[in-house]
Amino acid sequence: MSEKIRIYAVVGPTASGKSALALEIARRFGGEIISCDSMQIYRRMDIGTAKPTKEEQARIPHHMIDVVEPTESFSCADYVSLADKVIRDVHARGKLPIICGGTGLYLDALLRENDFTPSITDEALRAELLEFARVHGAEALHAELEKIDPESAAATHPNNVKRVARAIEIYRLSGVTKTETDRQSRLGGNRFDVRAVGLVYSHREALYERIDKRVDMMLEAGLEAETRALLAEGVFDKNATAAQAIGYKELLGYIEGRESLGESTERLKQATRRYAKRQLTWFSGKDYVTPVDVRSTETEKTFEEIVNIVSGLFFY
RNA sequence: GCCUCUGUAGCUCAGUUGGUAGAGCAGGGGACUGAAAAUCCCCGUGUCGUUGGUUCGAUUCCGACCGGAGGCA
Repeated sequence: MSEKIRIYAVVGPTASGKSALALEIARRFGGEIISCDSMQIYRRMDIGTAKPTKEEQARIPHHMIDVVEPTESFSCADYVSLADKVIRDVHARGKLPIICGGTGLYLDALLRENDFTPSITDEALRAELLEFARVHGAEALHAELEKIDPESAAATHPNNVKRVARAIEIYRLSGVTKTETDRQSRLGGNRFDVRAVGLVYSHREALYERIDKRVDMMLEAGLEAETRALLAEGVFDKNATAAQAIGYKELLGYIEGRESLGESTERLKQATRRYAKRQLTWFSGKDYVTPVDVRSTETEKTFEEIVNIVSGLFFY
């Protein structure tokens, strides 16, 4: 086993300025960007996911964007196997792999070296378990998990039906409990030698202002038309993962005449703010991430300052 | 100018037959191992508009004042 590949990562909440930062770092130091975003994966979802523009993608190579159709299913596991190949390729060509994105789970999974879990998912079984919960109640499903994996059951709230179902699914398909599966995967080290910075806004309001502004810009850029196009494709019919993307499902209320554009816009902004908060929580708990406070109550760092700080953290 | 209603959490409001108050929303905190932009859990102190009075005690009753809404002129 040779030495681990050094990779760099810029993470943070939505609208925090990750993309511009990663782009500049890549430009200065000869890098290529590997997106770590569960929604930019999908083609034709450009405006709503704040995908890098064609010009930006022309300046610096971007990867893990436009990988699948919005109606296709895509999982964290798919991301890891594809991104792993890309990173090795970028490295082999003498460029720096720079991860940029806000999907914490994907990044965690990518960085974890050993994943003993065989490929185990079963859509039909999932649907069956969810149906069971719907008919007999969340508590009943949780009781099932209690029987096979008490530790996992204790760690998962009964109302979190998705997680309870997933834990049962793992056991039914592999014969190994989720608790044991997770324990195994934790034994491994890191797949890469990562240096990561996490953009944070200790002055939360400033981030919220950026979010509001960006949503307005998305609407001006044609978010409604993009949503209508996805609707026409049938993305919202079969509960595709892509249909969960913030931006489109909120606008559906307006498009289908259930509420005004103003109401939809307000809900969209709110959903984005809440998402940003969840991202901040996720990354604040990761020891591999070095936080960089872009905007505290007292001071706001300029883009130049941030670039310099991050350059220092990455390449001293 | 007069009359009526009204002023309680960031917002909309409830409430206390006088013992300093609670819902929804907003917001905050957290969890997260192959659906994750998803899913789930926890969190309610605020000069009860200001100021006098009555009272052991006032956000609650009374007066004045200030702000808001409506009505009559």
